[in-house]
Amino acid sequence: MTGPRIVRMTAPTLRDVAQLAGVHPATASRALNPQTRPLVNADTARKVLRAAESIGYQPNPIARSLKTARSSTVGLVIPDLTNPLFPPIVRGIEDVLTPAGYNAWIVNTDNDPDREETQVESLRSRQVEGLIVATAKREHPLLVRLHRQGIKMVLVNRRVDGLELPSVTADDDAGVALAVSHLAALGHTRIAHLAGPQDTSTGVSRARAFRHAMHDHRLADDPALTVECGYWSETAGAAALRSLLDSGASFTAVVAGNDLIALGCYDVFAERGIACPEEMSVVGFNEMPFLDKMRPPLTTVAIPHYEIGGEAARLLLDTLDEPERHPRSVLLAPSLVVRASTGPPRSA
Amino acid sequence: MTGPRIVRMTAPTLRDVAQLAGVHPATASRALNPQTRPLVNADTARKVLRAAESIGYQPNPIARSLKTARSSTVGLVIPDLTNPLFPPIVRGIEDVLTPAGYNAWIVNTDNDPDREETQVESLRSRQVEGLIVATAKREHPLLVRLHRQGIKMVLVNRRVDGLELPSVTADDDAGVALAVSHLAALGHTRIAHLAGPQDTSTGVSRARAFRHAMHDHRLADDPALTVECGYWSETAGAAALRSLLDSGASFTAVVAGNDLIALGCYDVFAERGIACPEEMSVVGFNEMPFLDKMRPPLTTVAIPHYEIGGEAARLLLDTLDEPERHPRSVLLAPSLVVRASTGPPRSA
DNA sequence: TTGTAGGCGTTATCAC
DNA sequence: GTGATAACGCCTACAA
Repeated sequence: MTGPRIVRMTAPTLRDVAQLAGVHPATASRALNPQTRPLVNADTARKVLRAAESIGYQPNPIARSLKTARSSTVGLVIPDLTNPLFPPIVRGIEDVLTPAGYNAWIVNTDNDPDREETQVESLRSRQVEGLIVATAKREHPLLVRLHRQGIKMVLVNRRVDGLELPSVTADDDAGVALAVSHLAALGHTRIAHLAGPQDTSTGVSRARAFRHAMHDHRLADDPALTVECGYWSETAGAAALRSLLDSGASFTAVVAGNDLIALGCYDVFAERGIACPEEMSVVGFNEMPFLDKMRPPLTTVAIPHYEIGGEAARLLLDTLDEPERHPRSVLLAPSLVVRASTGPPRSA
Repeated sequence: MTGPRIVRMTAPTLRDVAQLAGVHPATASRALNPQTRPLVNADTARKVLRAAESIGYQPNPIARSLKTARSSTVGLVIPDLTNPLFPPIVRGIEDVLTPAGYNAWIVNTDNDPDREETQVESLRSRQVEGLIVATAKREHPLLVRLHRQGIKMVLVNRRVDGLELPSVTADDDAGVALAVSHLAALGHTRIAHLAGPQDTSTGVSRARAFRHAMHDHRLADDPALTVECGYWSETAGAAALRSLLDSGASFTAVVAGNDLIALGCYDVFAERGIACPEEMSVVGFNEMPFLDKMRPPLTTVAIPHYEIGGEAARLLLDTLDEPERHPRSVLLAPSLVVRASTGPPRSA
């Protein structure tokens, strides 16, 4: 027979635990925290833990944050969650942070510096212990300032000129080399590059890698065959390809700065009745989801998104643990996924 | 000539503002809070605001939360961010919450009830003021319990049996009717349905809508032509279609529970050399990104994801403002996007 | 209209 | 090893 159950509306606090265990709240606090548990008598600790268990005590992270000025939380600054590149990175980050007892706050910036500043401010006011930043531009005053202020940061996919920050990126050199080798092996000699925005390190490094790769294959690196896209987007990719075609330049293959830019090419192919890969081959970069079901399935350079996220989280945790450690950067190896958007040039 | 700048390392607090303005912290607090500002002399208020501005004072949300047991934060419970359905919904939510002064905490559950419970617990301990839940199953003990405990919630895309909660969903009836009408108009009479999981309200309502629509078109609603997929995924869709084909049933078109299930059909078409749409038409549901570039471009029922998110956020804000208000639910109108995965049956 | 005082739940620093 | 006390930054009765 069960007696009347008193149900309290507010969550149990440390005092409740202490009272139930017959100890002072300070002792209960020490017993509950693995760090300080050695300071307290083993029996007492057991008693406290049992009491906590019995009433379902959960420490209040807000009170803890207020006291410790820490939060077990890190901020994730990304341009736009709807870009399919980011969700797997986010998952990789979370899957490393969670077991380590950390949580991630995700914010979107829409590539708007003002919005970025507000969002970062809001993260800071929530006492995030560090930032994982995917929005870095080569010139990035905000990040420079944050770094000066001692904010712990890790960059993903991008880097900032002159800023020694830990970063995790794909090996762009190797990736672009794979793409160019593949096209060269198919017999292409006139290859164009639709470069990503040159205010991002990734845009620059892939463009540089493209020049080097062309040179390595003893192919003409015609400046007229490289066009910069204003954004990492389909529309920007389409616009860039249109301008290249309109310029009258002759080429039989395109190395796109990323998959979205490559997909923008598909739109232009449809507009102008260009057959891919018969008349024009395209290689993307990133291996975003569902490329295998595209028309045609897109050949692309695959990078390990999930691992990029995981590595970034690990680097940040390292930085939090050992603030003085010299910044490491991680380069992850890409691989080429050959599909049907590339083939031999028509007049090979 | 600029004098020496004193840089304080810790963020300015209310005391700093008060001191600078020459008032008591309580007065500063009242002046800073629009709610209580009328209580304080207009001149004093101005002085305080100016002081706050000058030292870049930002209230500490953690201290505020501890005091008020509120957080201006809502939790977003989704199964998996890498499902392309969710990012636009998340954006819609954020774009409504942000102007209202709220932030969103996103958590993934991976459809794992244990993980869901932990994540929700962590949200609650952070004093989130409400939850937007995209993981609802028809039977969902956790949500029932949270509702009993008075947690404010809004459901997106899904509903829970017997639980009167505000929800935002696409009008599944209308959507499926559009799909079936389209196929019927093309001349299809034997139409199959690859239903979503029947433990989700969406899976059930689309399956029911399918039966109704077939009936409305005086087409045979053969139970053998409906197969349930275990998950809303490509692999589950592929498996379901394989089993249907292997059963020897005859049909010329498929209404898929969602786009992923439809894309799973593409895999089977490739495996078995089935031409789409010549031998088999397929309609998806959701209009996820990049369907226009698929092979073949997928005909689908478009639902306004971004608006779904926005509506959900509005419903939650309403609930927070007026807790006693009767739960409303919002049904958003879908539209049909006809592409190349549907055509007349071969032997029409 | 403004100031005073107390406390939200936790932890760090003292004593004992 | 444990208890007392104060403080993190803010808000809000209550008093003046």
